[in-house]
Amino acid sequence: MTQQRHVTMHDVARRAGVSVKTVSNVVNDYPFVRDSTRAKVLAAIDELGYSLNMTAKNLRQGHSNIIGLSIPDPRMPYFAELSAYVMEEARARGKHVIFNPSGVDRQTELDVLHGSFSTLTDGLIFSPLHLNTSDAADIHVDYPLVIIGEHLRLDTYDRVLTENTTGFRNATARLIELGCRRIAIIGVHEWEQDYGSSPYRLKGYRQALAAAGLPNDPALEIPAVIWYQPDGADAVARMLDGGIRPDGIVCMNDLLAMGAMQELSRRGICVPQDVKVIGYDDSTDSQYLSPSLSSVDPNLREVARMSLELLCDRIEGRVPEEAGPNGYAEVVVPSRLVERESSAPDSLP
Amino acid sequence: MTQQRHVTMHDVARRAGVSVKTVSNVVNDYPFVRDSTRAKVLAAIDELGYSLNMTAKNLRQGHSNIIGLSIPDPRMPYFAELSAYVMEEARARGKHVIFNPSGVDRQTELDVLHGSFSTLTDGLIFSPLHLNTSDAADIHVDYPLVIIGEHLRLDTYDRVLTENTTGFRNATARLIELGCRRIAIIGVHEWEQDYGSSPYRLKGYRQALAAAGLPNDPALEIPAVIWYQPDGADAVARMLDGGIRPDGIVCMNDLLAMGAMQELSRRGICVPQDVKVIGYDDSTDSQYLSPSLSSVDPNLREVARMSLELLCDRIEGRVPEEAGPNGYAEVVVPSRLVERESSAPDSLP
DNA sequence: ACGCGTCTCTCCATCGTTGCAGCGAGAATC
DNA sequence: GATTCTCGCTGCAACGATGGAGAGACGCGT
Repeated sequence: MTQQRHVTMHDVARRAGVSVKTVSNVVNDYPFVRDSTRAKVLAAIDELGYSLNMTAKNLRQGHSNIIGLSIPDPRMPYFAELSAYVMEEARARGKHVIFNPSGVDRQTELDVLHGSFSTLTDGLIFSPLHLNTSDAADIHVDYPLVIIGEHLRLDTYDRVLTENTTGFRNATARLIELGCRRIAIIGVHEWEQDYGSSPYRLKGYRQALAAAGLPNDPALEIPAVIWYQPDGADAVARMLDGGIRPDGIVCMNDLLAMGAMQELSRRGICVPQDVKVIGYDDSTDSQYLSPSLSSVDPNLREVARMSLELLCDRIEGRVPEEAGPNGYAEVVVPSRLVERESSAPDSLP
Repeated sequence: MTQQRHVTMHDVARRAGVSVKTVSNVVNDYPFVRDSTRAKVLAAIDELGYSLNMTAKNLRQGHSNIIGLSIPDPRMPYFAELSAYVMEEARARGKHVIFNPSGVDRQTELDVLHGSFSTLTDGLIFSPLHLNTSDAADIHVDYPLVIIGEHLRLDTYDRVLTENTTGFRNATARLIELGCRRIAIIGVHEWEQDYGSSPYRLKGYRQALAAAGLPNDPALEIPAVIWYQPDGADAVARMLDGGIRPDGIVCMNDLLAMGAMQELSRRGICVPQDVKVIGYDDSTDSQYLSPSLSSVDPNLREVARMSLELLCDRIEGRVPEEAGPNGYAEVVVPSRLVERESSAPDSLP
């Protein structure tokens, strides 16, 4: 394996008998290049197998057309879908995406924000999990940044939020409408007060209960620290073992709901006859579970689109039209309840 | 929004009263810097909020510590998991990962390989879907490249394969052992002969039938062009509508299996009593389906680890120890059948 | 013939960093 | 006391590209 030195514009220029700048002009489609010259240059490029060194170009131009995307875990369907949409949208705008999973811990998230990683990109779309509003003092960022989610409610950056409270109010209200009277909620984070999506979803749940005049029973608010399938199964097990027997369950995400439904099924409890279940995320899986899972669709495609739009505005030096009086945007993307078998109405007896 | 010029080493140097090179030395932990000098520099860095410009560093050093990862679709659990592992492994080696979804079409995959994207990275881990061995002539790449999967069987690059044939032979053999006699396989690509994972999996299936002396019925080999859930549901529908009634089904991936099981359930066919089902990928979902899905675990963690190991060897100019006589490695990662409810043995009558 | 504008191309500086050569000062060696 | 060695630091060139200034050629109107 010989040490292969890279072909540069200089080599192409010499081969084609023109200046380096002319090669650059051809590569960048500068219009005032004679056709014959262009042809010579293109031929030389082809013969030498030249390709443009992006690193050099980025350094010279001061930007890279790369945007950073930092999410906790690409294995969670929510984030997998979000990143797929972000990449699609970025491609449409001619930008690359560089990924940085941050899910490990708080320090990793701070590193993503403040490390020299950011000098590689034009801006960052950031969906934090461990950092929260109380960390505001530690967060100083001098590049375009769009924050997704409720963890960091800083009004000095643009943010895109999903309709957590409304989404859960609607889901809970629908269960009530279907006749449920003891509705549990799984995924509560007791230590979070005004950040993270958990309290906002809990708030929607409580609002719906209150609106229907139902009592608010703390025993039905089931904690789950993280939101993977086993945590949902655990939560249901704890709940049932504690003698609590709800007739409806809203889960903070679909993975919790999957785990919950499995545990219910293991105990011979039928969904939706004995308990109706609604999840959150409307992940692709939800329609292929058995029973298929009703879920709140947060509209991630729109979340991705908005995030990119805000970010590109900042990168190009514009103030987004969505910006409020403080100069920063807070966009809330509407969600929508998708009803499937897990919350099907009882058939008439 | 004022135009914010970036703080450079030059600024730090002036502030600290040292040369630019000394700042560089401090930043790069060069040992021969007096403690007092180091302290001055660090203080200046802190005060000015300096951070190292990676683009410049990469240009100067000729490498970036970024590896490219190109997969068809991050929404498929297989690729979501693979990329999660690749990123984990990369982080452990101090490298960043830049993502490039290629799933759209053949041309996009060629662009990934030959576009100037590659000048941003030190090497590429590539899992093609549309390109295949017959495209060999169009593929000339002069940077470190590791190919995952069976589509591109080029012996001029390092490759990591999963144990497709063996995996499917074992899965099928297990169904036979459990008493199945008419076993369907879903996901056949009729146009693929010696590339893509489909024919290799089909081969394993046929081997198992042959070994058991069972006939090979082409009607049981059900095509599915792409491998998402609806395609699995479709395949089952077509099969049953065609009057074919198997007692076992092996699916080329878990998504197909999910769709298949849903369609079976819709038609009142019980898994595993009436039909036993086995998938491929052992995605996290599979254990939370109802019934939980037996699946072949391709060991993606090991696929990711090997890919990175091979790639890093090439980047650092070593020949991998796995390399064969032709100088390139072809590593096959063993898979393992994970049995769950969907292929549970019949209980005694 | 002359000035002027347009087209085509070249040259030089520059982006922010690091490799390399080298220079004093002091310590260690003979 | 002369020589080597190590330490701590500096300055310059270079990585590969692009922006901008401007030079020469050509065509056009007068």
